[in-house]
Amino acid sequence: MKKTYSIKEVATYFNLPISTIRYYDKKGLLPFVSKNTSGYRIFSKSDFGFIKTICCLKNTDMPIKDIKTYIDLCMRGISTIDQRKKMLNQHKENVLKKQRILERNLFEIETKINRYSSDDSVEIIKKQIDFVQDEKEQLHLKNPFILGRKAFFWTNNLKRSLI
Amino acid sequence: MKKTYSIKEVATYFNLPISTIRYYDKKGLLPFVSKNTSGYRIFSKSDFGFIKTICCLKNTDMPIKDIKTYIDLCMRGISTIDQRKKMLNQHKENVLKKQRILERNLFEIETKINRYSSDDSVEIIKKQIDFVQDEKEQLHLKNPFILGRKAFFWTNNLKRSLI
DNA sequence: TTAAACCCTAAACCATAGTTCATAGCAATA
DNA sequence: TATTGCTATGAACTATGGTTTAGGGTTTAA
Repeated sequence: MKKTYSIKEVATYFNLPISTIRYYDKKGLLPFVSKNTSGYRIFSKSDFGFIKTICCLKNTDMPIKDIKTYIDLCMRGISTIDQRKKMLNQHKENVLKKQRILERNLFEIETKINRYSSDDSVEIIKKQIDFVQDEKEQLHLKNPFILGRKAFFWTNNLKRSLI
Repeated sequence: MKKTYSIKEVATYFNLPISTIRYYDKKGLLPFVSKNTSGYRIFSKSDFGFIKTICCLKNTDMPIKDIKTYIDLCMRGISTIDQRKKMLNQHKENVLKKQRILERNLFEIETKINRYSSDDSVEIIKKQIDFVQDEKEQLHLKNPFILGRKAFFWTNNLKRSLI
């Protein structure tokens, strides 16, 4: 009835390497975990709740140090509710910011993918390359493309003859 | 008319430390940047386009190595369009996955915030603590809370007397 | 009771993404 | 032409988040 869990069971449950759990413990993230007389970690069911919270914060990129701070607040009982709330609200803002950054940049990536997928992707890219090469030439800067102008046109002609 | 830009101007434009730009160059992310006879990096306007792409990939957590791979593909011209598209599609999947993870976990965080914000947050947390303490006691494991049972009840009474 | 499977710690090691420092060369301006 | 402010490199250093290894104890099941 009164079941406890080994580090391996916890690792399996949370799909984490055992070494990571030991590392978290060393960093002070698991002050709630008991040890038996031989020094083995003994996890109880309620520890899973704490660890789930740790994973949640980790999944949203909270640094280990801040997670420790949060867990330490939790261990101090009801008197820290306000501080915990403040921490989570700040963290929520960080996550929202990250979401906006991902959203914006994902849109750019999709734009590129569409360009690469379009029927005239080759013509589009050729024009881009031409533009860069023209500019670099005017400024007397080296042509950054592996195939220089000549080779590029040669590829161009080859492509035509292949059609 | 034919304007070029110093590393400082680029750094300012992209809001990046100069050291980071040098670091990216060392890692091979900036093969398109020229140097003058004194070894100074000379950026052209079209370089800004490449760097914007680098920032876009960095903002979505693509590793430096992979960004280098992508940029190298770009420098090889139209023959690599398919590979580039594949890379970006894979990356897009990664970003979508990250978005889902953030979404899920943000929801959990908001749930916690709401709990901490509710009128009976103190009662809720007290019950949580009680549950953990009961379980730990039954399993003969140490009480992980800083204030033990007695101290907790004392706090409890104190709280009541304060009302 | 013994082998296989587990668990422990400490310390070294690794990858990633930069930053800082020492030293020195170039550029613009007064 | 001298000072100030840029620029360069290489090497060392930092921080983060782990993983690996060495050496050794514990548990379990046949």
